[in-house]
Amino acid sequence: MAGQAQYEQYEELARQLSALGAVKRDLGRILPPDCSAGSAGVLALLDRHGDLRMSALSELLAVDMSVTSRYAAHLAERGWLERSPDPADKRSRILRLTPEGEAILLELSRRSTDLLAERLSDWTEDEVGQLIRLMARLRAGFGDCRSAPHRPPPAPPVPVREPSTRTPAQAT
Amino acid sequence: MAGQAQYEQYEELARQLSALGAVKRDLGRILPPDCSAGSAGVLALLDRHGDLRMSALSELLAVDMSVTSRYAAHLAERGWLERSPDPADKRSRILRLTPEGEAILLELSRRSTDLLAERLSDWTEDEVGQLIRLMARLRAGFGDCRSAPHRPPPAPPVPVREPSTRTPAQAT
DNA sequence: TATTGTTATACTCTATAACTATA
DNA sequence: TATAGTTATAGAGTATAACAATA
Repeated sequence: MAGQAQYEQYEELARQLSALGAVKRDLGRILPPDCSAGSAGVLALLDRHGDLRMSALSELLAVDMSVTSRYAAHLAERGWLERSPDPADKRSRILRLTPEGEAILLELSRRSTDLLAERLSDWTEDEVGQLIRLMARLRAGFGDCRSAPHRPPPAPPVPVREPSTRTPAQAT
Repeated sequence: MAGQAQYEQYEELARQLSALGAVKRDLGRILPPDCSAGSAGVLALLDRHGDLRMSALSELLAVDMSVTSRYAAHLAERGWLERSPDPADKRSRILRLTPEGEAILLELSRRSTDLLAERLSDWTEDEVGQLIRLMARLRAGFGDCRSAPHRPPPAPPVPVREPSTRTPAQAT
């Protein structure tokens, strides 16, 4: 039973979530023009998890595979990763960081880390860790966008947002 | 002196920050078509802080005033807020929620709260509070986008992203 | 001259739909 | 028929620049 305090807490959480966008944008500003935050995320995940398939990468990034696909193409064009066919399933492709990709990632990480070290200079390691854990848990609580909702909403009085992007069939 | 552990922590923080976008989008999906997450944020802040000027609202939202201006116009069109001239400074406008605005906000809040209550059912109130506090502190550590950087970066080897949106003068 | 707010424009991130190839 | 991935497109969110009105 959510009381008034709980209610206000949720409101505040929602707002902080929105406002966090400013932090993300700040972080993005220090990146080079041909490696945006999205691309950098792909490189970082490949470095951490080793070779990955598109689908696995999408899940880690928490975005649709179409988004991942575009980032991967962008990075492959620049020689920062390779997409080799998966011998076990010819529909799949395995993504792997190239040495050049590792090099650029190193530079990107240095910059992000420098910025974070500056802005978080008064945080203890424990506090940073706590924030990370709580954010990860929050994220886990929300299913990814494609999966069925946890429970069908019970006929809301105000019309729920319709699927707002209807891509019309391409007239060929 | 940032050690290896610290370095990895910062990397992880950056990634969690990106992945949190999925939570925001999830939250946005339950909103009605003519009141997006951004507009809802304006309503919520006006409700919480009372009447506000554009500039104050922008700061609370952590976005540029031009963005706030568009949301305000959108909401005013729908009769959810009023923009009255500030008697003390005729350049300014005071934003105030209308009764209709309060009504729609109530509905929006109910939906967000329901969703959060469902997804955070296994969180204690204290844990939610902790996350909020840490996020607020993180955000505070990052100045808003318009202010001068805390320290000029020392000639980075890879070119820093140039101002990428050059709006050409409108040829009239 | 500096500041408050508005508008036009451009760019990033993202999802949806349609499609191809393979399972 | 179902799944992995690609591409085209639409839309939300945002910043920059130029402008108008006022301080």
